[in-house]
Amino acid sequence: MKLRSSQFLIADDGGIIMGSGRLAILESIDRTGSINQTAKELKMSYKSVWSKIKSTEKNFGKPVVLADKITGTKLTDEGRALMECYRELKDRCIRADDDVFKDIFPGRGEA
Amino acid sequence: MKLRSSQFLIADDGGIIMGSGRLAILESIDRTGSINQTAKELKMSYKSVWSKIKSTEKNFGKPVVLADKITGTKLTDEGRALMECYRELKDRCIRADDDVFKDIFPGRGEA
DNA sequence: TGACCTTATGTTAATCATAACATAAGGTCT
DNA sequence: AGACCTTATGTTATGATTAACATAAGGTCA
Repeated sequence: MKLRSSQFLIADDGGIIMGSGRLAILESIDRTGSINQTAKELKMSYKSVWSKIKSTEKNFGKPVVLADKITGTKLTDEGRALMECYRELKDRCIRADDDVFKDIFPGRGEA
Repeated sequence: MKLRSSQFLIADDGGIIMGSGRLAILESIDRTGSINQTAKELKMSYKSVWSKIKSTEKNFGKPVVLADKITGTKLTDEGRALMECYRELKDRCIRADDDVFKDIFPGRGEA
């Protein structure tokens, strides 16, 4: 038995700003500089990736990527800051939750 | 912007043992003594509730409810222990995650 | 010019999760 | 006997999410 926890950054109206999937997208874009490459890497359709980015931008209120037909796509400063903050948030939450889990369910076993 | 986090107890094979939905089911059964009443209370179909209980029992490896056609349904001792442990786990994880969120995103505002 | 990249968007198809319906066995109460 | 509870399960719709397909504009390179 183990713990699986997930964290989402949510806008005031309930829309998703960041989750683990969108983190993976931003990280891939940062690496590849292309939405197309990101879609292939994450085995998603171009449209899925693009729609999630647009959703994040809408809920976040600021652009997170700069998309250019010639030079490709890169993160904005605010997009990079959002990515890094969420990554740290997620890491620390997972560690904290795991500590709680070990405290309540010691020895990994039964209830 | 706010944080929404969720916690699941997962069996070794990946099956779900507990989540917030199943916690609500066990709590309602404990209160009402009936799967039928629970289904109405949670606005779910009887089958949905029943299937989730069976799934939990399968993944947990032990029965969590005692169902009787005459006297209704009540929690087993192990079911009650699981419910209470998960409730405490979830509460503490949410508090811990919220502390992390406030630390990384102070002042509630922008990135 | 034509094949191949990129972003961008709409439309349609397929898939998956859930809801709804049906039925059965068992029992109580009027 | 009939109406109403309960658990239990299978089958069938319905709905929602996602995948797939199509198209367009813009540019590069051979």
